[in-house]
Amino acid sequence: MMIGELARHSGLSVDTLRYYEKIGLVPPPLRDTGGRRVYDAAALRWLGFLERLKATGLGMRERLRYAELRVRPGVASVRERREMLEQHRDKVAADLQRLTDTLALLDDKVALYRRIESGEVADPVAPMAEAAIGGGAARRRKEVA
Amino acid sequence: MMIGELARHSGLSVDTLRYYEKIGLVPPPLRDTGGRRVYDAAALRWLGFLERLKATGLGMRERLRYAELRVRPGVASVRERREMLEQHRDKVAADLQRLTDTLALLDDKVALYRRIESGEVADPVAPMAEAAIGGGAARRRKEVA
DNA sequence: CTGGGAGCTGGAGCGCGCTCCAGGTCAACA
DNA sequence: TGTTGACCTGGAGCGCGCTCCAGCTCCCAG
Repeated sequence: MMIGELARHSGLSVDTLRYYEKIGLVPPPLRDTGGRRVYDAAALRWLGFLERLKATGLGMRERLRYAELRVRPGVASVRERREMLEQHRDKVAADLQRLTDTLALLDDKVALYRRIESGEVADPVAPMAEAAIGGGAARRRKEVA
Repeated sequence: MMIGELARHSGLSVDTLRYYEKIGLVPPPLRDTGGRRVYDAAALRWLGFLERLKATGLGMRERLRYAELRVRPGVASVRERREMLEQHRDKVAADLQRLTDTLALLDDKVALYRRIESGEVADPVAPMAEAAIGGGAARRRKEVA
């Protein structure tokens, strides 16, 4: 397939695809007689995997490193890729936990706002005099508006 | 507390804190007689919440909007905040699903690499002749290296 | 054989989210 | 009273990850 079709299928722009090639994130594809890029299904699969790595927070630097390893033969390359994936796996697992926690927090806050909207509790708009009273370091300084 | 202490507690840099204030993400704190910013515990809590919103993918634009609403009294503000949080909640829930899927994918890939490393299966280094044979659009074009 | 659409290259530009700097003030401590 | 270090402001700079552009070639339909 040509670059336009790959763009449609991958959801990336044509410019982005050429940019990815330039920086080495995707291998240079074959060219037809007119010098136009011709991609195969493997390219699309690779972009899909890259997208998942990116969406789960793997940085550009690491994605580049992984891409580089991917085109290098040898067990050393495989080992380093595995290690990267394991490390990333752990990060994803941690994110999963934080996401779960945040989900609960958001649900709590939404419930609170609902109670405020229904007039069940007061809107705690300003944080009361709390700020002006303060504790700790603030007490050691003269305060003014 | 002064800005340096807030920076240490929040994990943000002093510059970032001042930047956040400039763009309106955090409200301007009180100042002491020397013109130095004096923060209270509420500021730290707000930064913590902001951080969670950010870490779970809420964009700067939305965080700014939320920050703006937060200092506005009235039930309309509360309602909009609730709606934002509900919407974000749904996004987080979706991310949670994708993260779970990716975790499984990573585990699979790690397992595969382990088998390759142990010599149990061959290293599928180049995607074979697949690319050169091609299917679909590629066949309609003359091909060249 | 002509017109239009897709693709090509090299390079400039851009928005985000900080980050750094110069040049100064101020407060605490010795 | 002098030194030190945290803090102040305004503004420039920066790295990332694209995105856009000019000016060109090529292919295919009509």
